[in-house]
Amino acid sequence: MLKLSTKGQYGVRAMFEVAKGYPDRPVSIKEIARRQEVSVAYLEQILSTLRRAGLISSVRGPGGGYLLTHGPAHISIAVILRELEGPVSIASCMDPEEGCHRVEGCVTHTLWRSLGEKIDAFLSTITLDDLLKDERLLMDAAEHDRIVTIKRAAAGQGG
Amino acid sequence: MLKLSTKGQYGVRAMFEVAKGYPDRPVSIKEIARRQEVSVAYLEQILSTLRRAGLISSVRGPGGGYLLTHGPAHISIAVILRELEGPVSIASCMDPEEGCHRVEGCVTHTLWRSLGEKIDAFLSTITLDDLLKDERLLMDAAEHDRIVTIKRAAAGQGG
DNA sequence: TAATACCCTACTAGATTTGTCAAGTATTTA
DNA sequence: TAAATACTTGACAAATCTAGTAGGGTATTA
Repeated sequence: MLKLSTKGQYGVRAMFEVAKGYPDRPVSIKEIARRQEVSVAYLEQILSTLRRAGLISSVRGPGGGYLLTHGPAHISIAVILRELEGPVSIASCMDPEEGCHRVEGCVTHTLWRSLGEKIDAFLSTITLDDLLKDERLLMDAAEHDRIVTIKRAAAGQGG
Repeated sequence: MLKLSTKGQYGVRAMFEVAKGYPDRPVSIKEIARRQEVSVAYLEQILSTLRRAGLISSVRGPGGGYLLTHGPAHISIAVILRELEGPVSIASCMDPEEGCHRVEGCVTHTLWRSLGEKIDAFLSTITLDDLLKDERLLMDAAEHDRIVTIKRAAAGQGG
């Protein structure tokens, strides 16, 4: 339950690759596709959405690619997912576009809203910068052959 | 994003109605259907699943219906949803049945796992008893015409 | 002008969701 | 025992969503 679509998942991973080029090296779709094992055509759709949302900008022509418009520490996972999949809406009646015709008398309404807010709050605290740091940790740990420490670090990452 | 299917939503609402009959008044599908505005046929499927899972038991014949097998304070929303929709698995590769073929080197893996654990923890703290109390609060507030207070109460309900 | 790389729309196979329908079985009450 | 109530099960199907593919563009650089 509560699955994220591949669009959202790939989107985060793509943004992570773009973040690696921050602040000035454009990262091409081809490079992202190779590193993250996702098709170029599918990534085009995803990155196009993120560009229109203003999270990244594009540079055309040879040597071109995508650039973060803000520092990695200022782009949260919540923002990326919201652009690709819309706002968190556990029950469809919570979606601002639809609305709920039986809010009063509906005992689950506040429950879903609380859960949604919790999820949103958590994803808002994690940024691309955290993912970059995590990767450094991961590589570090692999070198020293003590993977275990990462898990502890990751577990403590949300408040 | 992160929608719950209607099966899960209706399931929780149905369990809430069954909880109202606790400990000894069987609640019929027809009654649940009327109160929660869900079709009888669809509810049959849902309740059948919950019965096989051992969350409720059934009484046949006239005056029959469904009964909670444990007290409302001991049945969490997490348990209900898990039976109807499977475990929380933000990314499909987190599903115990599938497994992830690129765990190492995948920066998002620990992120999705952390989120999943947070969601599970939250839903495990909310029980049917909380929903029953919430309804009493709701009715109380409606009487006194100060709906606003509920929202505050509900917002503070999770840790 | 050739090569690179982004840009955009349309389309579709397959899975999932959200139910309905029909034909049972079990239990109680008159 | 017959009738009524109510749970039980499995098949089926329309609608929607997902997860892409395909194929044409346009902009920039060397």
